[in-house]
Amino acid sequence: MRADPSILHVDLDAFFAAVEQRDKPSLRGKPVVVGGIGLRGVVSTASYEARKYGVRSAMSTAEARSRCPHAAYLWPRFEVYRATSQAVMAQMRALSPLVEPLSLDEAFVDLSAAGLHDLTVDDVQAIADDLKDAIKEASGGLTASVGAGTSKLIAKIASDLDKPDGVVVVPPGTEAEFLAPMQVTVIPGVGPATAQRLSMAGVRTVADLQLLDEDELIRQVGSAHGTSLHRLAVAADDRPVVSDRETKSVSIEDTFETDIIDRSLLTAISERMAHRVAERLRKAQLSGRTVTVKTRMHDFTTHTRSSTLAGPTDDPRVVARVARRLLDDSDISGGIRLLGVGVSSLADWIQDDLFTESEADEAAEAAVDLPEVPVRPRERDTGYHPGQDVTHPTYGAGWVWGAGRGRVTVRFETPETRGPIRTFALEDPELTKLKHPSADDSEEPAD
DNA sequence: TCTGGGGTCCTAGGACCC
DNA sequence: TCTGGGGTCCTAGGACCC
Repeated sequence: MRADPSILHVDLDAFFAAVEQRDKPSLRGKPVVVGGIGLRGVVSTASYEARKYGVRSAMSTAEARSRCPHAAYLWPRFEVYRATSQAVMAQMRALSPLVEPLSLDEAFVDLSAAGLHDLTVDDVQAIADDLKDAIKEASGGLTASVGAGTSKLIAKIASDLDKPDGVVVVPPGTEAEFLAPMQVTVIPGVGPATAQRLSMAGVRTVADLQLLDEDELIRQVGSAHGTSLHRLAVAADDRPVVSDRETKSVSIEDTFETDIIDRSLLTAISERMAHRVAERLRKAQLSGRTVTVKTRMHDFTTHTRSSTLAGPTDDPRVVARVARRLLDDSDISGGIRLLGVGVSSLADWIQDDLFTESEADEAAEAAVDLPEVPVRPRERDTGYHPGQDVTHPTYGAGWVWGAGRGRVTVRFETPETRGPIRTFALEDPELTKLKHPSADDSEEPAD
């Protein structure tokens, strides 16, 4: 807990929806819902107009549609949000070098790191007001809500109290009484499961929590969580603002419109995902030792299988083969609704001098003890197989999702965007087959 | 018409080593 | 022959956040 309210928490209001309204004037003043708008999508952000109808983040889009059928439903445009986010973060960095982004629309700022500001409550209020103006200017009209206090905890909670477009500065010394009447769920880290356990111990408000014995709390919620909660309840929080946090894992996952049972299709999808993950690793100059495959069953139970290599890799072929082996070990009977591939135990890509790139990859792969990988069987008479690359004059590059009964279904997508899915006749002359890397042994390293 | 996608952190058990 | 503890690494699952 610091002496001055030097920590700001800045939160852009209904960020994705606000960007869409900024860019499409016809949407201004109207309900806008951004998120997955397919069969199994959920809401990322609802504009304030849509919230009036009870639409909330994380709600299924199906439910949102029934609550607010006349809203505009939009896929997210992450590239646009990222660019806007950077412009906003730049305004914060102009205030202080110590800025910790939590997501595209949220960040902490430690004003004391600048050494320039007077930090009375009134000064901080003025700084926050000016920052909001600067953000609006830099972002093309977006509003932000700002909380300020002597810690991250207080700043974060404060920014939520006067949304949208508000500023709340909590005076030093008033933190514990500020928190006391609130529900325990205002404390970041207390979600439904923890709230339920606390409730069984008679704890519903922070005031209740302040009175609970630490050992009792640890019994209820575990050692790490209990210790930190016991301190946060009395606003004892000296966590620093950290401007550059290391990435710990990189992953891709996809929920399918309908459950998939076909193993060869899943293998093809896992291979795509492995390549996209490896590409993102390379762009970030990272490599990793642990490959994880995630599956979610029809009943929403979720399983992970992971395997750790002897050394880090960013080779798409290595990631793909380990992922494939893990998928082969996974139970997919009954079909799965989600598949994911991730890499963790990350290292900086710059390899140490002991290995060349290829030696390191060989060493990594040697440790995997891969079984013989049969070439994926072709669908007997369609001439296509899942995962095969194709191209089309209208839709561009795509890949085969499935084939049969005289039809072939193609998914047109790039590493960045998910494109349409289209079905063609097998003999459609506009659909051109391309060589698929994994279906061709010449690109595979020898086992 | 249930339940996204990208992450972080924690726990617990087993293997293995000292 | 019997009973140990601590530390680290790996794996699987779960809670939580935006």
